This record gives sequence, C-alpha cells and structure tokens, in this order.
Amino acid sequence: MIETLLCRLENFQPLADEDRRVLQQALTPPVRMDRGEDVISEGERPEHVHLMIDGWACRYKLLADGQRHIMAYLMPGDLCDIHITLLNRMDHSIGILTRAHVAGIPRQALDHIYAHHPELTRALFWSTLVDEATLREWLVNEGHRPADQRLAHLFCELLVRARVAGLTENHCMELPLTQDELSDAMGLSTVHTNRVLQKLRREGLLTLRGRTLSVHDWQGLTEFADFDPLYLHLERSERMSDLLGGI
Amino acid sequence: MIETLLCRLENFQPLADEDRRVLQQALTPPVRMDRGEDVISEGERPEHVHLMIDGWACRYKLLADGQRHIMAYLMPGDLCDIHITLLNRMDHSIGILTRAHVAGIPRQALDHIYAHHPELTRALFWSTLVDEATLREWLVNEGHRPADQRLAHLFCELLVRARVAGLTENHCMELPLTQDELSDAMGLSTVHTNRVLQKLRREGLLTLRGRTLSVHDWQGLTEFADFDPLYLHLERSERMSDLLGGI
DNA sequence: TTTTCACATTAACATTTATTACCAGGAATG
DNA sequence: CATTCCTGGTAATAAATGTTAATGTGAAAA
Repeated sequence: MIETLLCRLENFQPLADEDRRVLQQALTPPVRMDRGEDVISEGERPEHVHLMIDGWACRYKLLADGQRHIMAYLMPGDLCDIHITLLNRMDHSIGILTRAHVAGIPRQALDHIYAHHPELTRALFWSTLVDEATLREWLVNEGHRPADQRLAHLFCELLVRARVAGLTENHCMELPLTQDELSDAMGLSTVHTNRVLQKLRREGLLTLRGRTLSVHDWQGLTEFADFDPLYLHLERSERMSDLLGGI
Repeated sequence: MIETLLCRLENFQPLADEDRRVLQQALTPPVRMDRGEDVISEGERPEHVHLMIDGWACRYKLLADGQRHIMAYLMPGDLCDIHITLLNRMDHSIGILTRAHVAGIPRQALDHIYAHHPELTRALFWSTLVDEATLREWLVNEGHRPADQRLAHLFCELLVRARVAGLTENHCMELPLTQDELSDAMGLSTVHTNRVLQKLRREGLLTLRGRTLSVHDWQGLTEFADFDPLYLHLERSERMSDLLGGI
C-alpha cells in the first residue's frame, strides 16, 4: 500500500526492512475521498500528516476575488509536510482532484520514528526538502518563464516524479488534471493554457488527452523548458541517469 | 549577536535561558561578506546552516538566458534551511545584497540540539515551516496578483517580518534593495517596477527612498494587497495583534 | 434516444507587462 | 575637477496574456 512512497524515498537512500515495516505500521487506515473534498482546509488545525495512497490532490489557496491558486500537485506516494502538526492552523487547503485514498501518520508515530529510526527520519526529512525545492522551482517557473516553457517545465517535472514513484509506462503517465486545474497552478487563464497546449502538441513535444500525458520528444521538451532535475535531488545518481536516460 | 533570531523564534514559543545559550554557543564566528559574494553557490555541497547576523541576502537561481530569479530575501535573524546539510548539492545560490556578517551552525551542533533540546528543536522546525509557507505565499503572489498588488504584498510581508525581528521603527524599516533586485524577485521588468513604485507612492500608501521603506497607510496597504499574515504563523496571537495593530 | 454536463476549443478584443533606448542625479573614483 | 558607474526615471512601441462569449464534443444520466 505504501510502495509508491517507499519507491520515492529510496531515491534518497535504501531503507532497511525494519524501517519499511515501521513506516507501514505507522499509517492509519486509508480513507476514501472524492473529487472536490478537502483533506484539510485553511484555518483548520493539522492533526496528522497525510499520505496519498492513490489518486491526486493539490495544495491550494483561495484569493479574495475567489480565484484558486494551486501551489503543488500531490500524486500517489506524496506526503504532506511532516512538520505540519507544529502549526496551530493551516495556511492553505489540500483538495482532492480525483477519487482517492488518503492515509495519515499520527504525530506520536512520527515522534517515535524520529527518536528510534534515524535512517527513516533522514529519508522523511529529505522528502520535505524536495517538496520545498519544488516550490522554489515553481516560483522561478511562474516568475520568469513564459507560458509555453512554463507548462513544458511542469510536464517534465511531473513525468520525472511519476517515474520516481513507479507510475510511468514508457513516456506516458496518468495525469488526471483538467486545463482549468493546470491554469490555476500556472497562473494562466484557461484560454491561454489551451492555446499553449495546442502549440506543444503541434510541435510534436507531447499530447495530453484522455487523462494521459504522452511525451513524444523528451529531449526536445527538457531543452525547450530549460529543465534541470537537480532540484528533485535524486541523490542516488545511478538511478537518476536511469530515469532520465530511460524516459 | 543572535538577538534578532531569538526575537523571531520567540514569536513561536518562549525559550529557556539554557536554550538561548545553547544556540549562541552552537554558532561559528561570523564572517564578514560584501555585496555580490555568494554565501554558497548552486552545485556546492552544503556544510553548514547559515544565519544572517546583519545585512541582507537572497536565495536565487540563474536561468539559462542569464536572468536571475530571487526566491527569498534573508534579513538579519534569518536562517537557511536547517535540514539543508542532508543534500549533496545546493539547487540554488545564496547571495549577499549588502555588507553583511554571516555565521554558521555546524551539522553536529544541530544534531546535538535535536537530541537534547526539544523546545529549541521545535522552534527551529517552526522557523523552516514559516520559510516554506512564505515560499507558497510568494507563489500565489507571482501567479495570481497583478504587479501593483504584488509589490504591495511584498512590502507588507517585509514590514511584518522586520517587526518580528525587532528591526522596525514605527512604520519604517531599512530596506536595502534596488529596484532591480525587487524586479528579479517579483518577476517584473525594472521599468515596470519603477512605474508601480511611483503609483504606490502617488496613492499615499508608502515611499521607498534612500534604502528606507516608510509605510504611510498600513491598513490601506494590507487591504490593497489582500495581505493576511496567517502564513507567517506568529503563533502567540497576543503578539500578533500587537504587531499588526501597532504598525 | 435525448438530455445534460463537464471540458475543450475558438475568436475578437482589451489590458498588462516587456523591450529598448535614452536621460538625470548622486556617489564613488581617478 | 572630470569621469564613471550605479540607480532611478521617462517614453514609444511590441509582445504576451487576459477577458468575454460563443461553440464543439464526448461521456454519463435519464
């Protein structure tokens, strides 16, 4: 049930069977959720760390004028910030984008891991560092890249992340996001997102159809997007070249 | 020497004298640096956590076309990410913006704090959570707010952060950033930044002159910018109202 | 089948922001 | 004292993106 998470963490360092078991046993039973529900909403007190078992979610904020800004996509195997329970109130919401199952890690279970399983603790800290680095890369993306490069960069990232979690087949992945949801993350209008997607398709870089992303020209796409996967910190570099060469 | 840091951390929870002393003693002697130098550069291996003693710095990345994107401003009392030493290589650089002094916290000293000073550890974790939340707010800012609101929002944030670190006088703070540096953070051209600053000045919201930011209409500015300080997580709420009412 | 609905697409037009290029003032420098 | 450089300010034009509104399309629902 937590293969995707383990698969992701092991890009940082291999885990002992003991660590894998401890992590598995720390989880609360997964809860089934549907598109449109919030895992947790802005202003609420965070009681657990959440883990996406399957399905997709996003971090988002609502602005004064009702617009939604998506700040991160969570795919299967992704964790919410493991320190989150330190805070009194959430400053953003986590919303479900597809039918999904979400498990939790109670605070005490985490404290126990910190105290007794240093390797696993390091892997979890690594995971939050990657989340933070991803946030920084998104900031650069929105601040300095035009719409077409911006979307291209997002697709590069999502494909690598999916690959790392074992969720790709060749150059394809399930990508259950509407153009509206892409727009809210990229800070674009849906109309413009649509224009840009067509352009990327016309240029033979990728297609996005029927909830599936297919990248046709990985090298062309990464060059166009100025994509450098360093920020994903796949520290076991043999695997990094597997990943990137293999795509 | 670490008053600003302590001042900031105590917005989360009060610290025992013992914790204050431990933190003080963990520091390496501050190094003097000048504008244009890098504390650490992209690709380098992070050996320490850094602390700004005085002066300003920024996190930034250089893009393929040579543009610089600033992802965070570091003012006195700000720490780099305390987990950073887990990573093999920096995915961004930290550059000095003014004459400054920078101290370090060695990895072992931090490990010792984690093992023996839980209150202080919580405060340090809180600090990184705030940094991350700030990054998310910047993402929203760049993605969804027009240039004038965007700059206004930045100034709101900087004034509150400075206030929290004890660096304001009334409605004023030292803000040693050029319009170029503001532009690189906001994803705007310098020309447009200049136009917008004039507009904010004309409307009586603030002036930025001679390295000093003076806010003339705090309430007007926060309303215009849609600024909600929740994301700064000043958990001791009595202090929050002090801060915000008092400005 | 028909209807409905969510999502994608298209077009015309408006607005924001970038680009380029030039000027002005003040501080540092020789 | 002249010079240079950094920073801020201005204007004309171009490019990117937003807005509004209408249409198409395919899958689910009735």
